[in-house]
Amino acid sequence: MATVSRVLSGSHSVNPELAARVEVTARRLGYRTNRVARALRRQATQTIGMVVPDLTNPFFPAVVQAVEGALREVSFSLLLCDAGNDVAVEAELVRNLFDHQVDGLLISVCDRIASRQAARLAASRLPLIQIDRRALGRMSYVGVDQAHAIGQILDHLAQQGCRSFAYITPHPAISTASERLEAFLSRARALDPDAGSRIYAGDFSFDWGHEAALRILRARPLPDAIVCANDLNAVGAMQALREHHVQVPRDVAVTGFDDTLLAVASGPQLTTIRQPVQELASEAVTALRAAIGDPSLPPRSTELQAGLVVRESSLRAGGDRVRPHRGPDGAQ
Amino acid sequence: MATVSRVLSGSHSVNPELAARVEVTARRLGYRTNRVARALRRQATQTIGMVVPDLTNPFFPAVVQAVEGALREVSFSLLLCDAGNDVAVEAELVRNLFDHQVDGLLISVCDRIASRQAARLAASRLPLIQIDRRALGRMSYVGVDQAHAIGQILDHLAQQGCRSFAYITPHPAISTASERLEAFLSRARALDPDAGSRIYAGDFSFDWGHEAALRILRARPLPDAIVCANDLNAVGAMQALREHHVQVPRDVAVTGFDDTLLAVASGPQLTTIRQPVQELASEAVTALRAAIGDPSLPPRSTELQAGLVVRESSLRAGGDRVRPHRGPDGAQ
DNA sequence: TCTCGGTCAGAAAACGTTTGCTGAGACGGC
DNA sequence: GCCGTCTCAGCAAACGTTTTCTGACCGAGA
Repeated sequence: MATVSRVLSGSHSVNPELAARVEVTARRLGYRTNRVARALRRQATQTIGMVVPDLTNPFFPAVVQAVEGALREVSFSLLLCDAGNDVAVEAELVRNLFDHQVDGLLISVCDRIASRQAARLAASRLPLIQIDRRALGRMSYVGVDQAHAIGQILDHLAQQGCRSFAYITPHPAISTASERLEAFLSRARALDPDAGSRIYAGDFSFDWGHEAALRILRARPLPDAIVCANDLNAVGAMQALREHHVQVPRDVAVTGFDDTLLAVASGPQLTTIRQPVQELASEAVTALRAAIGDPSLPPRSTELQAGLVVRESSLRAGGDRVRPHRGPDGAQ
Repeated sequence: MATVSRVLSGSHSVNPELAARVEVTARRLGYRTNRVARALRRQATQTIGMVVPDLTNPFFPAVVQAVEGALREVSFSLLLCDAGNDVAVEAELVRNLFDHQVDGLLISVCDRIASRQAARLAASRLPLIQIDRRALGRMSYVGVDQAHAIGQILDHLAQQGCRSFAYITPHPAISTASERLEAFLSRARALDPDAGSRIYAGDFSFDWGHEAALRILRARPLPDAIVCANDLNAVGAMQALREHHVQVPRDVAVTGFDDTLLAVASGPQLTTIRQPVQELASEAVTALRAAIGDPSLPPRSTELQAGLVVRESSLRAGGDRVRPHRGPDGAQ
């Protein structure tokens, strides 16, 4: 029994001839090692848990897909949970994953503040990496440089001749939304002293984008550009504009964030920020494995750079000509 | 030890006073039962595996979300795998899930034929439910009545005055695509003898929709309507039409299938079929639990009805007036 | 008073691996 | 030729539960 175990898990050297005999017999019998028993003995399940705030937001499926792929390469499996944007559910899920003896946790928290307790609890018992959204400044985090990304958008819009801006965003309880908002404010005020008065905070949904755009329409005159904290907000806004026969980009430019499918599917196609989802995922998995390997490691945070993707929705007649771009992910 | 186990798993009656003492102490100590050990002993992990062909297609995140919610209600967890539309990967994933000792498997197979072997292998060792896409006629399946759904689309289009049709679809190796195609052919031919010659088969992507529409444009005259096998195809097609200044629905009607976010986000909004995702998920979970409870149960298949959602993309000037519809999922 | 049931707590044997330890055998050095 | 060292296969003890079985205790009936 011991010998078979050593052969199959490759942990210890076994006489090659005997090893071969074991291999052959195992195959003939269709034997597969029982991972539950192994997990119990080794105290490691080769499984990691992931909690995302909402799979309905197309950014997260992309992340999940990339994470799952990265994990598979190192033969880990993924226990996935959707918190439904609810902090209480999120806390429950973390506890549940903990009970499942996952080796580590990847979490994109619902709320910068309200999720702290759950995150801290989890981090005290498990290697934990925050991905995209964060609650704990001193714990490991993998995300993108939001300020730089927003800066690129505003630079581009300025280049297109835009001088007044409105901003559609979720409530800044979401860390990424908060960072983007900060960046927007500090950059936009330089171009437009009134930008601060045209912030529309709701959530990350299509609906909120739609509703916020209606409010912008009511508060005419229109700004030169409506900057949105994600693609869902942006396509929602464009829908409302279309319903009111306001043409994008002629009457107003619109930009998104994430470069999801929506950005290409909408008419006009959306200028947005492409998040480096693959890198995000592989960096998170790498960091998590490192933390699992040595739990005493200090927290490590990584900020990746995201790139601007220019499409139709921001190309104004007066601006410099820029060739539109197709995408996302080389989809076109 | 035995008493504690009995109290915490509630399996056997224990003197209430003693039970209370156990509960209190357990809480004080922060004791949580180790699910790996329990799984080893009980030979049941309370975990089910799910394999989807591609999380990039927004239909699947919706299903995954619903399934995860339904499972959580009965305190099961979800081990999620994305096959990336690759039958070999899919087979590997099934084996891996099997090794993980999942109690059951939910699978939406990549290929009607090529996935059969993997599905059969899995079904021989585990309770298995096919969801949405299927490979094995005699194994349990939960999906929608594709013929009825396509019928509703064609009835609606006919009512709008459409008499000639083109059809954009993935290669019929995907079971749902194949069923939709069959339904399209049998229904459309009654209205348009040439419908059979305007079938454009590729895959379920935005890109294919785009490419197929270009081909349709090259083969003028345009049909009255372009029916698409899913929303991705449809928005891809609409994008191509827009690029060529063909107006939807004025010059040609377009319809989708799935009622994903894309349907509302596109301009014009898309007439499509709403899949009953919640029901699909809860039915699948119910069926799976039944099969886990009694593996000798005969396979059971369920066909749910999907409903037509009329929006702008199919409303032609000549047709009867129908009020457009918002959505999806009450999103508006 | 003795016996027979019935209730319920605890002892111990599983569940299927991994791994420290033991000891057999081979081999080399003195 | 003997001893020490090294390699490597097998024994058995874990890992943390659940569950069968055992047996103590109690009450009731004879």
